[in-house]
Parts: sequence; structure tokens; C-alpha cells
Amino acid sequence: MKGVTPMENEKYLHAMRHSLAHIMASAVKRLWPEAKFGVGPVIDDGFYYDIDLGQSLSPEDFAKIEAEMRTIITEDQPFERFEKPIDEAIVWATEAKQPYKLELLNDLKRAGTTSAKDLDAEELGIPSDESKVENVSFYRNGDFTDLCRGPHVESTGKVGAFKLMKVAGAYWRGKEGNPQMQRLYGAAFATEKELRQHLAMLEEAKKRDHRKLGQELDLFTFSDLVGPGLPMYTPRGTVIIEEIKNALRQISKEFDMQLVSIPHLAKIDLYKTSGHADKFSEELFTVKSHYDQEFVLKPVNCPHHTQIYASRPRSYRDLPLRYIEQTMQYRDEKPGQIGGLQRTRGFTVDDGHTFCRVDQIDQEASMLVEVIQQFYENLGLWGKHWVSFSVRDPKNPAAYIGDPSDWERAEAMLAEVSERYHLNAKRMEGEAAIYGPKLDFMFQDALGRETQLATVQLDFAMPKRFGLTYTDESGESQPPVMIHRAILGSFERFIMLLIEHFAGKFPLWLAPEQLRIITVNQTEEIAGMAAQLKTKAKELDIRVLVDNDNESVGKKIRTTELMKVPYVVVLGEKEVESGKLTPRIRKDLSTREEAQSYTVEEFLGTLANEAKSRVTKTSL
RNA sequence: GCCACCUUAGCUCAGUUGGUAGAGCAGCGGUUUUGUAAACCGCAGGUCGUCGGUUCGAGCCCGACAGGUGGCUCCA
Repeated sequence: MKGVTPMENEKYLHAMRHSLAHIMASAVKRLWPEAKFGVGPVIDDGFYYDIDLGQSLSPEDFAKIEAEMRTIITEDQPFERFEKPIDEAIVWATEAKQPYKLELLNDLKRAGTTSAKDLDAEELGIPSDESKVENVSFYRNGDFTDLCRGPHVESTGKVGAFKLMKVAGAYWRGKEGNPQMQRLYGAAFATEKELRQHLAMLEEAKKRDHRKLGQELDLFTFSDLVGPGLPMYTPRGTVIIEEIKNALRQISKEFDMQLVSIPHLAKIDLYKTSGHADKFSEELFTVKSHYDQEFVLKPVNCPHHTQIYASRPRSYRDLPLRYIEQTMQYRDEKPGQIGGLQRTRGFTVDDGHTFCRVDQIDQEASMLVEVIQQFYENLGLWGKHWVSFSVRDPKNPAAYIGDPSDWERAEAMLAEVSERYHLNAKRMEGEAAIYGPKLDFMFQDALGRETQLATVQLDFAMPKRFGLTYTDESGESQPPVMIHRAILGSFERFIMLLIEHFAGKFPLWLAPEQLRIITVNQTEEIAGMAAQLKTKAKELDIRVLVDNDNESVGKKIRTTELMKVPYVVVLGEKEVESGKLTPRIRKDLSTREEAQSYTVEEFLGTLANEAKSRVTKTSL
């Protein structure tokens, strides 16, 4: 693409990908004349088209479809644009036996404008403003005609490199009750080279998949006997969890947060009061007592925390009260949702609830945003995220609890905090929690899938439902406000993100094993020095292992490389004689070109120091 | 939950048109005593995810279930 501006290139990519969606649809139509089409938009790396064939497609059909697409590309059919009044378009959709297009057109006619967001404006031949719809546009290539706003490339021969990637079920218009269509995905780029690079990038991403690394680095495991969605951490994985817990506890202390502790189940009545039982009944694990009571495993911790608040009278002078804990919660997720550490049935959260006065909301929410920002900055993750300002769906008020006026106030306050900290938050309607608006901090996994970690949620509703109060300056009883918050969200997701972010090469303070001592041979002197070194390292809280196996040094080094151990020292005659060590440092940690020698004390002292510089010390 | 695909040793994978299972690594034993990414020899390890069906005969064909993967939907 010589002499083409990035903007023009972007436009071409979009038009070309969209054209490929049409070409794919044409090919499918030739192969299966009965095919009914849904929508076929452009996505980040290519395009897809939703198709109802009355039968399932499988990857085995890809070769056939791709071959047909190449035929159409060789035919170099021009893309012709034309317009029809909406009523004629409806006649067209009826005659062409395209019920999905017909539904879109009918909805469009009824709505009258493009303002209704779920009308897939891009798919329809309509302008993207609020103007009255009169005409809709079509594009035709060969004998295939599709409702479409365009633009397209001139002809089918003008598209770039593509590859059909996958097929998946997708509900028509994203609604679970609707028929399921086949969504055919394709990757497309301007050149073969870019396509190859993209495919290579996907292969690379798979290598840092936390499920693969979790197995290779011996961090966590699943068992069919224990059950799906129930991860277990090995000793190595648990080290990481514990280090993070320690860091969080350190932060908590510095910000006057108080650790609390609650049991993992409660009577269902607790969640009837909170409102969770109604909205999330399907996801509750129920536990039957022998004595006529029904319990549920806690799916959240806020109701328990309200009962700690309620355990004694509170004064305005007591507030804010910041309860936090690191605890496991349980949700009976649908089998199809579970996967790796991204969504599990039991997961540990760093949950916290601040009870405060309305005039303290700003300060409390601001503090949390600051803590979150610092925490992620220090792990190098800040900037790899976006913030969702999640508010109510105005069309579905029944999905929420609490007064509308409280909601408005809460939304305004959070918006202000978000503004002040330049969070660049995207307003997401319908993404709020049942009890209030929230700021969600979203991150991407190795394969580009989004996941929510940190969150700050305002809640005027739940304290009222539990009848929580404090006594204000004039002796009046007032409901407190609750702020639900998490810094890392769930440990499972957070660990997933860390594994993939570092590709398993954890910073020293998180590394399950910080130092490995390798012996050159099994003589007594060397083994003795190894044992001594290990003892000294352990005294300094360095996580250390000795490899005194009867194997070559090369082999032992290779093992430490594969396990991504940060520091390795080899002990042989040389070291025994000189008493000096020449550490081998994992590449990403080493700033020096050449290996340097240290006395045992120097080396261990430096290492112990570096290992302490965890996220809290530098930041908070 | 829905659609598609996958499941062979602890791990990564072979396994011809259906004729009764193989490799490398890891493990264990021995030889070797090793200097910065894989020493050598041997041994052991599998009701081919489970159950049922077709067949003279099933790792291979069919079905159900379980588990996993990619999406969709959901996510307090």
C-alpha cells in the first residue's frame, strides 16, 4: 500500500472486509441456495456473517466455501449500489425469502429513524444520523444482492488476503430466545504478509495462554473428580496468591481498611433481603441442612458485611467504615461459561465495602480510584485497560433496586470522580449492578477477550433494604451509603492476567521460585556448599531450590529456563575454592551484559532486597 | 444453557481402507561425575474419557453422557 495514508488504508480495510463478508455470503448462497442471512459486519481482524442454513456448518465446509469465494473474486464482479424506498425494500426481502432482513426492515420502518440502537444501522442501507428513513441502499455483486450501507470496494477482485477462521452459534440479534444462526468468521488483511503475521501473532498468543502456562509452570490444576470450574492451586501457584494477598493487606493497612471475616454460607433469607435471590436464583448453590433450613453458598459478601455494620449502633463520627476481606465466593455458572481461570464456580475476591455518609462519597471513591491506579501502574498493567462507567438501562427499570433519585445522584457523583481522574470512562447503559452504578476496570487476556478486574460501585439501595442507619449530628437516624469495591476483582482472573501479561516470567517478588542452586557434580564439598547456601537464602526469605541431581549442567540450566526461574547459581570446584558466585539472571531481569561475581553475602543480600520491592513499597 | 469442534501413557503427540496400541519428554533402575538450554543403556507406564450400539472383530463407525476448546447468551 505504497503512498497511502493510514486513514485511507483504514477505509480500504473496512470496505474490503465488508466486501469479503458479502463475497462469503454470495459463496454460501451458491452452495446452499436456501441460506437466510442475518448481519455481516466488520470486526477487528476481519469480518463475520450470521447465516441460517437450517443445518449446521462445520470447519470441514470451510475449504468448499473458500474455494467458491476465490471463484467469485476471480470473476471480479463489480459492486453496484442502488437505493429503494423502504416499502419496496420490504417487498424485496419478502420475495427473496430473507426473513431476518425483513424483520430488520420492518423494525426500521416502525422506528422511523436510525435512533434505535439495536437496529444494526451499519447493516442497513441507512444513514447513521437521526434523520427520517425514506430510502435504504443495496449492494449487488453478480446475482447476489444485499441490504447494506456500504461502502464496498469497486469489485470482488479488489479484496485483500483472507482466511475463514471459525464457525460458532450466535443468537439472532443477540437474544437468547431467538433462533441460533451460524456465525462464520473470517480474518482479512490488505496483504498476504499481514494475514500471515496476524496468524503468527495468534499462535504466539496461544503460547502465553494461562491454561497452558499454568500446566507447564505447575501453578494450578483442575480435577474431574472435584468438578469443573473449581481450580486448585499447587504450592507454586499458592505462592503467587499469598504474595498478592500480602500486598493487598499492606495497602489495606495504609488506608485504614479493616479486615473482617465471614462464614461461606448463609440462610437464603439473607439474599432475599438483599435482592440477589430474585435476580440470581439460577446461580445460587443451595445447601440443605438436616434441620429444615435452606442455606446458600455465598455468591457475594456484601449482605454479610451489612450484618457486621448492623451489629451495633453507629454514629456519624464512626464513618467511614471500610470492611475488606479476601474470601472465596461461589456461583453455579452455566457449564458453557466456565473456562480456565477466567470464569470459575468458586473464586477468591478481594472484596470490600465502605459504609459512609453522602458527603464522604467523593473522598472515598476518589481514594479507591487512586489505589487502583497505583496498583496497576506498578504492575505495568495501567494503560492496558479501559474503564466502563456502567449505568442503568433506562428502558428496563425493573432490573434494579432502589430510588430513581438515588440512582441519579449516584451516577452524577461517579461521573465526577471519573472525570477528575481522567479515566476516559465509556458510559455503558445497562451495565450497572442491581443496586447502583459502577466504574469497572476492564482488561484483555492473551487472546484479546475482555475481563473485568477492579471495580468501584455506589449503592444507596442495599443499606436501606437492610435497614442500616447511623445517627447524624442532630440526632436523626440516617441510612449510610455503601461503596462496593475490589482492587483486583477475583484472584483467579487476576492471576490469569498476570500469567499472560508476564508470559510466566513473574517479577522477583511474585516468582514461585526465586533462586535455584545447581551443582556441577555430586561431591561432598559441592553438596555441602549448596546446602549452606540454601540455608542462608531461606533465612533471608528467599524461595530457593537445590538441584543436586545426577544430570549435566546444561540439562539443569534448561530446566530452570523452562520454569522461568529468575536467578540460578551453578556450584562447582571454582565456587567452592573462591567462595564467589556468578549468578545467571533471567534475561528480562538482567541489566548487565556480562556475568558478575559476588560473595555469597553480597549476592544473597541484594537478592533479598530486590525480592522485597513488591508493588506496595514503591507505590503506596 | 445454545451451536461447532476436540478427548490415545503424567505431558506433547503418532496410529494406514475397522484386524486388538507407538514415540519423545517426565518417572524409576543402572552406567557416567558432568561448567551454563536436553549424556548413555534399560525398565515400567494405557479397559484408547465413560456407557451403550453396529460388526466375526471397534482407538477408528453410530448414539448418549462426562470433561475440554472456540463462539453466542449471562456475569451481583
